[in-house]
Amino acid sequence: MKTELCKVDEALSILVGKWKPIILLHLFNENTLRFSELKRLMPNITQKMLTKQLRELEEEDIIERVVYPQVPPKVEYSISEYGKSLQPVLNVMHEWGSAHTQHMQGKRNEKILEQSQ
Amino acid sequence: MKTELCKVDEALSILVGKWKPIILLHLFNENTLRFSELKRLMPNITQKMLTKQLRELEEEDIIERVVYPQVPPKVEYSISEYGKSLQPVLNVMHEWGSAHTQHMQGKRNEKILEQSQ
DNA sequence: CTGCATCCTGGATGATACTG
DNA sequence: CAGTATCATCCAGGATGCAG
Repeated sequence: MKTELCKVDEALSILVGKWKPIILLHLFNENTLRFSELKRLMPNITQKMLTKQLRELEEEDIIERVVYPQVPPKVEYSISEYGKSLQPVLNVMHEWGSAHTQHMQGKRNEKILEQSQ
Repeated sequence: MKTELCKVDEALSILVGKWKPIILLHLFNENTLRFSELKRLMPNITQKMLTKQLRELEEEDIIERVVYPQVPPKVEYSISEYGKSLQPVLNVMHEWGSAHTQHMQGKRNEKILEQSQ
């Protein structure tokens, strides 16, 4: 991998955002979700942030947004065909993240053991 | 992957930082680099930021920091044994990032084509 | 050479109220 | 229901100067 061509940042820029990974996870799990359903699945997110993060993911072609012309409105979100290419990336990161949590827990335990001696 | 156990954020938290991916890339390429060498490889980073990002990576056990008790000081950084487990993660992200750049470029070209008709 | 302390700014996130 | 608008907050990152 050439230094000048490092594209890790490109992938990061898509995934970074306090709620993007969890939004993607829900959409991968459920295929299709309405705005209000996503909101319910993430009680702590504000409407503003949910809207914003969804817009950004849509902008990058990761998710699809379908508006049904109704009253009251109905909007459905789903992973785009292209967006599915992110699945393996998320999987690798998830697995490494899990391992890392355990690794660091091990480190902490070592420290406690040292101190108790 | 269970929603409650999503560890993508864990991986992200390690990699996020304006200079971390590029720092890691250099260290993977060169095995060992002094502080000043890293600085030279990244002309735009400030000393403060380089120090900070290195400290954070060290904190997470990704890199190793060796201080030689000399005057003037000499400090060498390298990827830790454990840190090498990040390589495949970075590779996957780099590859997806490259593909994404092309994908979005394709999208932009489509648009230009539409407009010229 | 390596690194810390201080001050500063923009952008990401949040709280809240309002709307078609 | 699915947003938008406004204001407030916080922190990563940058500029600069000092130090062992």
